[in-house]
Amino acid sequence: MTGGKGIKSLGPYDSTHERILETALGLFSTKGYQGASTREIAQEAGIAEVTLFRHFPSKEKLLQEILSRFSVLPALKAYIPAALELPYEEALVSLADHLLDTLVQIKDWVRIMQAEVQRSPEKLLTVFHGFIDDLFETYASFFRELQQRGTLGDFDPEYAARAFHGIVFCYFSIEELLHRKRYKANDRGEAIRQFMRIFALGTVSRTAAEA
Amino acid sequence: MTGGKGIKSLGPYDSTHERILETALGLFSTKGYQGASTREIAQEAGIAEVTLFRHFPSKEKLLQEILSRFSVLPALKAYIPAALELPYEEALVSLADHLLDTLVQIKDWVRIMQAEVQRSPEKLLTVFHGFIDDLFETYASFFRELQQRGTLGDFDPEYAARAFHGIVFCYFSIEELLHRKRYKANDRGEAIRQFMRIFALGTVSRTAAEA
DNA sequence: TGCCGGTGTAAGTAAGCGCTTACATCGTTT
DNA sequence: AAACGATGTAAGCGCTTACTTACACCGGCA
Repeated sequence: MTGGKGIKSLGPYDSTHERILETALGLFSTKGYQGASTREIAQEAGIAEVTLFRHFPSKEKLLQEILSRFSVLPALKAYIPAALELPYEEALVSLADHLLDTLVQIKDWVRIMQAEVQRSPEKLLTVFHGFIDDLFETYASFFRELQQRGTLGDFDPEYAARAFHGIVFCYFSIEELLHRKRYKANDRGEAIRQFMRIFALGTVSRTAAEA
Repeated sequence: MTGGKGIKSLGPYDSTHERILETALGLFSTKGYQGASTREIAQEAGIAEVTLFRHFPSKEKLLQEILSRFSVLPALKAYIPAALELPYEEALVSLADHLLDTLVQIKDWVRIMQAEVQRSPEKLLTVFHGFIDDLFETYASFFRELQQRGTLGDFDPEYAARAFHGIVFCYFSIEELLHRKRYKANDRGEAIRQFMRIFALGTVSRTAAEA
């Protein structure tokens, strides 16, 4: 009566594998990579520690597998065409809303990246840089298209993308990562609207603004 | 020939104390709190490990002393009056420049805060929240004053402060913390100018913008 | 039926950790 | 000259860590 508990085997990526990954994601994000022990991960996942090492050759490989399995950017990219057809400020608000949703969704991933990127220079940095570059390029293409349509001024679309991202990301970081909720009011929609109003006024073409 | 090396005693905060603090600051920021051992800190500081524990009762207290000894905000605040007398966009650029200088100066401190804030909820979070709130309020007061002078539109100055900070901080974070230098060009001044141009256009009063 | 893959328990390894103790040394102060 | 305070060396304590080995079990499949 000491053996397995009847969990079905479903191939290499069965539920045990997944359970370990998800549990480790949560623990790494709250306690840090060094702060979460393999004993603790196994215990919280409801498995034996030795089982963890049968699925992952080392703790480090477990971390790497966790950090390389998120790909939320395609969904963000796919939304750009729809946003292009909205009125400009409305488009900005909905893009910011989508970005914020996505960031909240991958909150643990972001937290680990931010905390661990110093320690493990090559692997994590490459993944994170790829994510950021891709994100910036996505938003830059949005601004570039609107510039060609004459809606926007003649700023550099890549810097605009960075500014847009900076505003939204820092809001996310302070509210979600640093637990600084309700800084002014618990109204996320209001914050986004205020931010995007400033950003929209700063980027529309002068002639469009005067209309 | 095994004893002290002739370092002068200068009171409770002598050079040994400082050396430990500075070395630990650097190591905590690159390897994380858990990743940097007291042995390693002592070795890099050129002292015996036991000396470290004579200066600091525990590793945790060492971290706390490191994180509570920075106070760069007064300098940032003191610059606001001068900025108020500059043309608006020029003022924004110089404020952003000052903020960026300050962030670079306390880079290690910020890195530790970002990485460790999850693990040690109360102490660090309190210090960091105080820092951020104070920073936001400083910039909000700048916008509030210019609104009263009629230079700016009628946006909420606190959200504007957050947007301003977000743009600058994310630029700093990506360039300095994530080592993503030369994203487009190695010209920090150009980036700030582009950012502040957008921000200025987004916040000036309509009548002032049309002039 | 018998094997096999995945899991469990139990025990243990070598290394590193934060931190302590005991004692020697050296410069300064009294 | 003697005491003192800050530092050094050396050893080690108790504990945790990532990771391993050996063996038992159990369900599904040939």
